[in-house]
Amino acid sequence: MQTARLTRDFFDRDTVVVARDLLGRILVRRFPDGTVARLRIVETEAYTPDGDTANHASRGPTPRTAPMFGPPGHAYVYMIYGKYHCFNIVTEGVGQGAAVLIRAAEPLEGVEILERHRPVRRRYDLTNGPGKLCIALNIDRSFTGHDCITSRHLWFEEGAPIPDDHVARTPRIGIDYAAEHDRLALKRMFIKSNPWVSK
DNA sequence: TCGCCGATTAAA
DNA sequence: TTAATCGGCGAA
Repeated sequence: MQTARLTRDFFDRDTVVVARDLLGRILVRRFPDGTVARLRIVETEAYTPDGDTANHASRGPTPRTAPMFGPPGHAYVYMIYGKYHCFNIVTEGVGQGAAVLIRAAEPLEGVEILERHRPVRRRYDLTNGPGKLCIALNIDRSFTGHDCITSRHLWFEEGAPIPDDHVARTPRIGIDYAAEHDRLALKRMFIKSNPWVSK
């Protein structure tokens, strides 16, 4: 089911607030052949501009992280471990260097379209992790800097917000390199008991 | 230019 | 528990 698109104002807010508010929202991908997939966002992580040593942008802009310092609502996509991609949406104002990582989503429409990019044994393995999500959505670095507010290829819709008592917060995954304060920060959030959350 | 290492994943 | 795999980034 289609709902209104999220506007730039949605992303032009505190990054933790955006990460929390993105739960239950809809990520929409229109593929080059015109087919459309809709997925409910179930897991996110906030990478904040306040000296967060887990944040790629924490040491200032580089060629790779430049989109994070641009306008909110644009994609920041990077390659990880030489094999996978991670999709982030830029938050807060120009020059801040912040984004939300989309870690997992529940397919609602176009499941068969997602499976054609990533055949899978168990249904929950399709999009329950940031690398797997990008494979299913066919997102790579060509999307970095892409404006997801005006896009006809990749955008967000309102969906339905999740009540507080259904939201869990934990430390973020895979950031052992970060300072203890940042390792412990509860900046990963997900929908409780949702089977599509990463394992 | 050199060398290290990662916001992950699947296999052992 | 560990290998895969390569581009980004800091150091020289």
